[in-house]
Amino acid sequence: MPPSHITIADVAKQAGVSIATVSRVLNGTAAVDTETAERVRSAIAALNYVPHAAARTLASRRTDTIGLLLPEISGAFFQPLLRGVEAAVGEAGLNLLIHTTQSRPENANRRPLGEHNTDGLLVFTESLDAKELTRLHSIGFPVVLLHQAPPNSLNIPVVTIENQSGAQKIVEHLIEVHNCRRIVFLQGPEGHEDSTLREKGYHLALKSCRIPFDPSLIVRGNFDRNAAQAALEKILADGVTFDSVFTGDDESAIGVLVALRQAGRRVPEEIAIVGFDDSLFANTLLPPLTTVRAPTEQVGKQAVRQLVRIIQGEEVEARLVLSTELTIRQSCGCLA
Amino acid sequence: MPPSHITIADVAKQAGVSIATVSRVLNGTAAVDTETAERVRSAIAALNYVPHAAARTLASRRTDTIGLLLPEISGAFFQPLLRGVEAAVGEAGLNLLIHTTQSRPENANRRPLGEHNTDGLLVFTESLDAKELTRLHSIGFPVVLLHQAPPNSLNIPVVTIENQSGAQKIVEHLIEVHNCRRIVFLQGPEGHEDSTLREKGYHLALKSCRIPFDPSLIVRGNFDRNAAQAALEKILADGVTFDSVFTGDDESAIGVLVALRQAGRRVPEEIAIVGFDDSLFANTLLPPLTTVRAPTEQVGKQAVRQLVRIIQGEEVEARLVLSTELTIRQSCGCLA
DNA sequence: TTGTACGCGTTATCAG
DNA sequence: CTGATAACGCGTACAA
Repeated sequence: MPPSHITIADVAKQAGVSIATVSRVLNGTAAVDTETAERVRSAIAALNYVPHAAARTLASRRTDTIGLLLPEISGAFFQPLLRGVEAAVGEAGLNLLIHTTQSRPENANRRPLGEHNTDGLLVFTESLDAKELTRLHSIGFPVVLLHQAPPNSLNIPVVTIENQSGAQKIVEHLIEVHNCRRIVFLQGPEGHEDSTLREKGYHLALKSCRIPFDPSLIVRGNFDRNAAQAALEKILADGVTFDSVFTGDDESAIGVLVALRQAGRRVPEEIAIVGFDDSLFANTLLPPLTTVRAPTEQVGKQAVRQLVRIIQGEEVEARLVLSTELTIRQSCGCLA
Repeated sequence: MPPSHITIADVAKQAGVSIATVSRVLNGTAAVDTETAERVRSAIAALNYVPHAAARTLASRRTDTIGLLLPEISGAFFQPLLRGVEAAVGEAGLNLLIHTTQSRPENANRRPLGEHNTDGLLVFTESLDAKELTRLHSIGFPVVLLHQAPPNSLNIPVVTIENQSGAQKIVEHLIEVHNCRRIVFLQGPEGHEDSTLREKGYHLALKSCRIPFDPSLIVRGNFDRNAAQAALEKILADGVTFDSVFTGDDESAIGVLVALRQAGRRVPEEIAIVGFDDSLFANTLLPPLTTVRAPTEQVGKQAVRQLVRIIQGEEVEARLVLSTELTIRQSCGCLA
């Protein structure tokens, strides 16, 4: 903020009142004579006065800002999440500070977001370690976790989605409707809760349909287009036979499609593919992707609302699980 | 920041020095005895001390934060932009405050981002009015414009891309390689500079190939999937004949594809389609989209770097124009 | 209804 | 090399 500027004192002088009065009309913290208030307002407008955020924070102990901690900012998955967060943040009149933790371990101890610059934090899976989370919890700092259960059974509210049942449903669809028997599952990043639960859903579906489990059908795609493509190329090269792929997320489905296309395998005639998330591009793929619709934008919105409540000292549910639903398109073999 | 915390004074006491010394080791602003410094560092670690951002800002007049003003945050276009911005911001050790201005006129005078809470601003097309831009410029506040020339010939640095020549090249490709003659152009939002320049490129291509211009081929798609679909449905219903569509951006191409598919027109056999941006999904469309590759991530990175230079008082180029290039896929009829 | 004066946590200046 | 101490701009008792 190089060229400093008009402060509350300038406004006060211009309006012929004290800074306390200006502060009052600014924040509505106490009654002010109507006419006086009007004078103050004109002065503010005339001087183009905007309160200095840092000074205000220092005095009031509020930042009016919430922080969002993400592993990365691009990737189709985060679009609706950001949209939801942004909408709810705006609606609450707050600011949004975003930070991504992608592979920048050298900054691990910089603590770019925390109690020193935000009123509360939204923390997406794996973007903050258990130690820091524990510290924040111990000082009573408002935090809401996204797609991730709290470590050490800490009592931190969570907003997530129905991963397991969603995954189970879509795998059962492959089995029951399309008669699939050998279903490849592409795991997400190691330790990723969404992936773990989706894998559990996969197992439950097999079990409920009495299909034997074959570990060679589980490969890691890391929820990444290229990694998924590589994983599929490997499994093809290894000669593993399969009739379908549950890609764990939608992004991976792109890589799988590419790999299969290059191998000359037709989708869905020879191999069925289903994903998870229903990202924006899912219905523009060739063929349109059958997937599980995740209410990601709602996750963002609800998480902000929960966080705002916590900041205001209210109690919130410990765990909000938004429901998912099967979205049938053509990549599974339906509507062909 | 509800539960107050350890301050620099606590650290000073613990280390047996004055707060001034702590500040010095924290910021490296002056020489400190090695051993003393070590004591201070241990105290900081032991107490888990993190400097209070607001206090620091108030005293130093720096926020170490830059603001990003966007029309909206979702939309595939903004993914690489955000990624680039985020990367450069992190690399500079700064924080990123994001605000979107989408249709929230009631907050128009809130000025969520400005000289009171950031060291500089990145302003994307149409997300700040000329008046405020002029004000910021007049007080010498660092601003870099994205994809938008400064209003009133203000001397504000710009980072943008080669819109016009990129558009011209792709339209000429349609004409020269695919023998297209009646090319629909989908305009972006009214007054959007990218759209205006791309339209200019369209005209130049027609002219250079001596194709007469037909105004009925220009329709508004607003760089939006649904609007584009509606626009195309209308032009089809109106009975306008055309052999190709330049969709102005990639997002619109999805709507165009849907509309044509529903109308039973085959792409690219009957109608060729080309876009602009080369968004992440462009090569996953059916058919893969021929488009103009825009270095959007680089725009974000370069913009941040320019802004940082300005903040540091250096001079920067008034206008950085990153080059675009034709990306041939199949939606134009190539590689069929 | 209004004004005075103190404190928020840090940086920076000035003595020592 | 180190320590007091005056800002920084605002909110908020407390007093009037």
